[in-house]
Amino acid sequence: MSMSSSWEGDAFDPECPTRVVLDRVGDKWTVLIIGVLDEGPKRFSEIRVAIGGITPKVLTSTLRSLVTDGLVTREVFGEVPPRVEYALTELGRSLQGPVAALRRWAELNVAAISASRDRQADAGTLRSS
Amino acid sequence: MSMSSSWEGDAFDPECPTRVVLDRVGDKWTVLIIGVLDEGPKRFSEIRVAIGGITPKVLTSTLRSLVTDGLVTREVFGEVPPRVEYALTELGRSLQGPVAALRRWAELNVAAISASRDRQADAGTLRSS
DNA sequence: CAGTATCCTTGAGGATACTG
DNA sequence: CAGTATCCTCAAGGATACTG
Repeated sequence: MSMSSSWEGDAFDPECPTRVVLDRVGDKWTVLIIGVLDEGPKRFSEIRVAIGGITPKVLTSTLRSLVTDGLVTREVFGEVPPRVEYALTELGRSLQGPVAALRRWAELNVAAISASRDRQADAGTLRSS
Repeated sequence: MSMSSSWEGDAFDPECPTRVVLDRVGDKWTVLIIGVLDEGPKRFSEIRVAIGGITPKVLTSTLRSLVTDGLVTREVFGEVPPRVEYALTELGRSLQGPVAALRRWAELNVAAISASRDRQADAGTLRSS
């Protein structure tokens, strides 16, 4: 079907699958994995150490989802020891911009947010005096 | 401390609070709420209907988090019936760009992703023949 | 190396009903 | 109108150990 790529979703429609896409993209690890793969194809372990704090089980399942969604490819090389490489598809690369912006924003504003949280915590504490 | 706003996080450091920020931003409703509030201050119910599919309890808690993080303000007007308005702070507005890009990406690519998922499902089915 | 296999906890989020 | 109050579930994700 040549028309399939022209359809657009509406994130504000509860029935629209765009919500699901947003959920996947916004999950705990996707942003990081996409970021790592932007450097080029990477092996399972490379991704693992680059990210840090992710267990193999979770990395596997997240990677699987990304492959299912067509954002990442998985290529197995028939070697010993085994070698598997993950790489961004074109669709995955197109997500790179938005996701990098988000990551960047988080890095730039983490201090302001932490400060705000601390302030709120203080306010809560002070209410008792 | 005048230096506090110049500190930058590193999303790839497991110890960095940037991870937490990313989690909050990437949660199921934040992207939508920020989007609605971009149009200007909104009342609780306005946000509710604009988004659709969110229960009052969840909206309340998400809004609270956004206020705590300094992304949104909550203003109560001493009226009857009660009136409460939520609005983006400057920090919240600065998140608008990245978040809109992400929402836009999701809307544009939801079709491609759905197609990829269906294809994978087919492949799984066909394996048994 | 690249995963699997288990077990388990936690809390996000939903359903529903009620209130100042 | 703008929330609270309860109850509930379900699955994401973590800890740990094992394998082709």
